[in-house]
Amino acid sequence: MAVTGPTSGQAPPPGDGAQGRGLRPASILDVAAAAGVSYQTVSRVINGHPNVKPATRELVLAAIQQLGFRPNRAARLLRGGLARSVTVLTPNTSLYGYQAALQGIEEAARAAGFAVGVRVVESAVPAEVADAVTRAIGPGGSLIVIAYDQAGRMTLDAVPPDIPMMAMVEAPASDPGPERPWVWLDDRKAAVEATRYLLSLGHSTVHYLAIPSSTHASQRQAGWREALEEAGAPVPAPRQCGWTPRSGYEAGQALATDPAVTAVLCGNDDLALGVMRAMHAAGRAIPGDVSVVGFDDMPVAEFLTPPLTTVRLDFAELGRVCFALLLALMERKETLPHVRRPEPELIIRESAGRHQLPRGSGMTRAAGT
Amino acid sequence: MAVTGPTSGQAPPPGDGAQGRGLRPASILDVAAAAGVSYQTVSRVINGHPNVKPATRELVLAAIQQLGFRPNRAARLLRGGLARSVTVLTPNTSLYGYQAALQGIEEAARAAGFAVGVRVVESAVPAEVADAVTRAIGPGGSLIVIAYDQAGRMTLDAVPPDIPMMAMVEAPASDPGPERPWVWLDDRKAAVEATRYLLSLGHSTVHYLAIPSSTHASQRQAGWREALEEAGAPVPAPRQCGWTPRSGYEAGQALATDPAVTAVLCGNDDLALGVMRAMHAAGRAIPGDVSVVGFDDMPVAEFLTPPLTTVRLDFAELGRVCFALLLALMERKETLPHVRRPEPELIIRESAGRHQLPRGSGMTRAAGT
DNA sequence: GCCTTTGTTGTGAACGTTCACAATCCTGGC
DNA sequence: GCCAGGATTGTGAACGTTCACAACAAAGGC
Repeated sequence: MAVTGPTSGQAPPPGDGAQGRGLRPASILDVAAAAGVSYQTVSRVINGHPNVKPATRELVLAAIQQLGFRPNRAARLLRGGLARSVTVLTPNTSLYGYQAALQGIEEAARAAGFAVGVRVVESAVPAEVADAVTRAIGPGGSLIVIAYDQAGRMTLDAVPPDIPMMAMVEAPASDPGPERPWVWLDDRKAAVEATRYLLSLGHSTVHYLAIPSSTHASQRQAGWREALEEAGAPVPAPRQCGWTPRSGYEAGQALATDPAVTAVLCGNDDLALGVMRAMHAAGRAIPGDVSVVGFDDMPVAEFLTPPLTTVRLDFAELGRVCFALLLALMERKETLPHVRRPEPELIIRESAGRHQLPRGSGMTRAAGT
Repeated sequence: MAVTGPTSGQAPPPGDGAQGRGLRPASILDVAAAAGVSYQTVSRVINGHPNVKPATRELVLAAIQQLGFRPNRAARLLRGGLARSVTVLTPNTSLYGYQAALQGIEEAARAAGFAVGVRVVESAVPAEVADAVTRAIGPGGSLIVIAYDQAGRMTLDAVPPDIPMMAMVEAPASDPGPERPWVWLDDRKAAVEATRYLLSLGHSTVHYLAIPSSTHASQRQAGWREALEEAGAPVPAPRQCGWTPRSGYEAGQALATDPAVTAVLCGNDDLALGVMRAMHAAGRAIPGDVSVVGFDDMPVAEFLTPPLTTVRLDFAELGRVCFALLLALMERKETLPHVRRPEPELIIRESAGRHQLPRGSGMTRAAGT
């Protein structure tokens, strides 16, 4: 009995003055009746079709206003139009990189009049991933997959080929041709820059803390190794961590016991934060005893103590670029616009400094700043 | 000419074996033809209707599998069903509170089989807000408005009364009856606790840095004032800040010049972070010279130097609760389930300590930890 | 063996919109 | 004054699904 049912019965009395509230929302037909024109004319007005007499248009507009008419999206979609919507499939919404990417996508999508959906894909079980993808696909909709880790990569593979899709990945798989619906940051270059910088400060080598990766040899790790080898520096075993400050803290506790460790490159800023905390707690000064560099440049990095030297990775911009490409993909086929992908940028602050004791040992106090 | 048009022509040849790929996605009719039953039987199978002979069901299921059939959501919606989708209207996706709320909502929604949309409402211009709301409303869909600031409050008011909606607000407007579709955290209590704690440490008063608020007298500010007055402590003028660490840094620079400032309560952790940085830069030790307390307990708070004392505000849980209420609202009318709202919790770490010099002045060095 | 009941399947209509095409109304040239 | 041609408006059909109801088959009571 409740207040549900606008099911049975005829359409509301046409031409009948005001509200029409409570029951079924006004349709194109109600507007047509109210304005004394045909439904097709109403359709033309709401779609901005040119061939409508101004006077008629006014009439229809007034009726729309009066009835509070909003076009029914489902009906439009059913007829076959583009949905003007994207769903973002991501493993996470709170970690900085994912979150910034989502923000960029949302901005660009909103500017283009697109609705954006979010769906977190937690599992890496193939059946569950497939189910998540299926549910995320709406009629006429499109997808952006954030595929920085294994689950993401699996998600990517589960998307049917006829769905318009873009993906943010760690690196292109094989051919980096412009046709691939992928977008990525130059992680390798970022890592090379950071490592070279630390080396230039006099550190004999640089230790690396890895975040989870979609591939076995991540680009950041590869860049780090490359820079080390190019300088003829020893390559310590990288240490696999998670994403969180806590994970960095734990790794930092271990690293702090080894006096040979004077420079640590961390897979992201959260890790770096944890490492700095652990070092501080262990009585190792930063940057006096140990230099720490991160990736991302998240907003808090600048205000840490000490301010974090890091490689800025503009995920928000990458998200915007990604959406722009998706849009192009949906509108024309074949030819994609040339968009500039954001370049990583080393931001030098205070968490990395000159190596104090070239080779000796013993206690040392921070100099410098 | 391009690769677009599955428009003209008849339906694909029924009973025709395999794929049917490339063109129009398979419909209920295609499945029916393939399985040799009527479309209605197919409908019954995909909706789990009981009265279908098991053998028939198998037949249909096989055909669905083979054709890769996915029910068209638009068509279902058009017929009048619930959309099982929520759109979150939020002023922001990157600030911790909003982001955590979104995360909680997404989790709960996904568990309930709901799709979730996000739309940022940037403007506070009435017309633009109304437009944003209109666009966010899909057929059969529902809304969650995050209304902690002025724009959010305005958004809330722009939602038509017939749309199922929930809102996360700073505090209930007038009557806190259980019927309001609102959900909130006990900000006042949180602020009282934090302020009392600082006072208990021997500080003669507590300075307050305000984040933007939806009301003129925010709950956090009210709680702070209340605790101060209850203790007979002087009430310094609160300082209006933004949301970001930078904003906190700037406020901190000003505060650092005043030796009378020994305790600062910050509207959120980002502000606290900035204040700590500014104090440190100005040579004021934390917690030796100045105690700092924040709100939120964002993930990095524990790993700052020093670790931040703060009041944990569980926005993720609040998001889950909010969604649960929305769901109840959509399913039955009238009676809402009794859900427990998360309580604020003071997390004592190291950024606040005993006041060192009861009243005197001069230089001081940090004691304690 | 007939009639009622229950289970299973099929047919028609409707949801709100847009596309294709047909119909009507002007406007102006001859 | 008649007709070509453009502008404007209207009609029919279709998109894929579900609801209401009808039809048919199977099963059980007498």
